[in-house]
Amino acid sequence: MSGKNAQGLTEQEFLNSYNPEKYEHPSVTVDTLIFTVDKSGEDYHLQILLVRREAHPFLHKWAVPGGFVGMKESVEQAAVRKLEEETGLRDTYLEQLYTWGDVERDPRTRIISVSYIALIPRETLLCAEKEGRCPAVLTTREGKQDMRRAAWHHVSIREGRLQLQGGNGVLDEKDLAFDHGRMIRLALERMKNKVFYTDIAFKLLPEKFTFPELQRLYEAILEEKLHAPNFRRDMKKWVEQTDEKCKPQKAGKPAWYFRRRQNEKH
Amino acid sequence: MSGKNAQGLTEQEFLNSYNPEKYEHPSVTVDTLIFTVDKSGEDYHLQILLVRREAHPFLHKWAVPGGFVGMKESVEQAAVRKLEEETGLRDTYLEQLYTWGDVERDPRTRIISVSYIALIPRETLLCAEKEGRCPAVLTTREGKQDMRRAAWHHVSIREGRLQLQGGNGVLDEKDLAFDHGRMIRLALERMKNKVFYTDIAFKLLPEKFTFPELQRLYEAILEEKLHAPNFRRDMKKWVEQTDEKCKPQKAGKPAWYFRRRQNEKH
DNA sequence: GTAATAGTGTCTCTGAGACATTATATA
DNA sequence: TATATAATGTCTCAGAGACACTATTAC
Repeated sequence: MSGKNAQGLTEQEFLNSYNPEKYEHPSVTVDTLIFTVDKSGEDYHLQILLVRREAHPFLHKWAVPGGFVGMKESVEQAAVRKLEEETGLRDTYLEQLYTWGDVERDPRTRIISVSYIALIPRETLLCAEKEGRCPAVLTTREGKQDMRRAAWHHVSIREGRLQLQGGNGVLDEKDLAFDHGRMIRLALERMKNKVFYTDIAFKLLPEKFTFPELQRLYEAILEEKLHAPNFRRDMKKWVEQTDEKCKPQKAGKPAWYFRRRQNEKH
Repeated sequence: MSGKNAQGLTEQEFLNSYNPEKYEHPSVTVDTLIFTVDKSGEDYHLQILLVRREAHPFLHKWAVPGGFVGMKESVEQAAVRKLEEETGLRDTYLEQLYTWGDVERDPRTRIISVSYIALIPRETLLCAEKEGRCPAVLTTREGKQDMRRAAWHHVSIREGRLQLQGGNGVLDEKDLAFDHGRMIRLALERMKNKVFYTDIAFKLLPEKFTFPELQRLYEAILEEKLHAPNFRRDMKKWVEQTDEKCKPQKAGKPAWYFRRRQNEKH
């Protein structure tokens, strides 16, 4: 392709003459919805990492961690970078969610945001935290009000409304900055839809896991109870048994550890 | 919320001091994949509107119609605007597909593209064309090579490869500009996945349609044949019969017209 | 032993897939 | 009447959902 265009320029001449500064551009950010699973308690719960804003606009409201996309990084690389800044982790599962482009979504200036979902096993976060690589710590001192910048919040939909529960009590959509409430609701919706026909649930578990663990995770994502025998039957396509058992916490039969199947049967 | 932030500014003071021109920004475009359905011939075929590039880069290659997002329009509004420029139509079905953010995807400068899928019934396009509102005409003189800027192309996946067929013969992915081949493949994939659990197929049909029409459309989207009795049984949930019949083209029993059900049963 | 949790066997009923048949138009 | 296309009836089999049951640990 060394043809000339309508103005009689070659490709190189054209590239040199092209001036991207002629037009005013919007800013582009990434917002990364970082999820993990809380395994304390009888039932599991999804948790999302939120940061308290210490600047206008939406001063003191909570937001999904995000930042500007640099000129020399892809949008996805920017999401990976933000994720590492917040959690100290690379190589985690990351999926593009949606791009938010309303003119007035940020009162400062025109900002378009590409949102991503990140899924991290709790064990991975605890490990990073122990090594001091994770700024957003999981362990909270009971009773003491949580004044940290970044904090994990239980997230659920109660009677159609978004509900967030962190160290500072219960929040809802109006306590969130920008359009981040809609973002979180869309992410939860997406995960519910995808959990049965993709392997996203496994991105929240360590390599080895028991069937009860897996089922409770599905129940946390779907926000409904499942029938254990049918769940096992259906999941047998996706997982294979190892030769290890776990130690029961209280009493009861120890569960076998399973792992994700390599050669995707079915 | 009239608190002061870390620098002791109110929200209004902060907004005034905020200067978005400090950083260099990427450009943001929309690319709109405009689909319709070709009903000539025994089987139906999906068609996509492509434009021939008359400028560098990718001079003379084909591309999905797109353009810059203005500062005073939402990203979705920009997609609607581009769609109207190409087809003369508003109020058509539009769905965000994916945001493409690789640094090198455009050799000129950093451009992030938000892609959309638009679905338009052929009858709507023909109507707009008859009234002279549609720049991208559908009717082609047989035999004559097609030198128009915008042209419709049959689109399919043959042995895993994208294949496009327009007035100028057969194209494949390497005849397309930028990452538009990947875009089109993702769009076809998405439509195949969504056709059975959403109502996207109906966005390509007029208000009234026959069962054979509907089935051929599904077959065009899925690129596989379906079993007529089972297809009717399954679709009865979505459609309701009218009291009109169509006139058979050649011979045979006339088909009933159906319409989309209002109160979504199931 | 009892309590508690993990895991299995199997019955029923719905729904998908395939085939045979009936219905209604044109030529 | 022959032919072409539209539409239906129904058989079979696989899989989802529910239930009762067995298994293995701690105490």
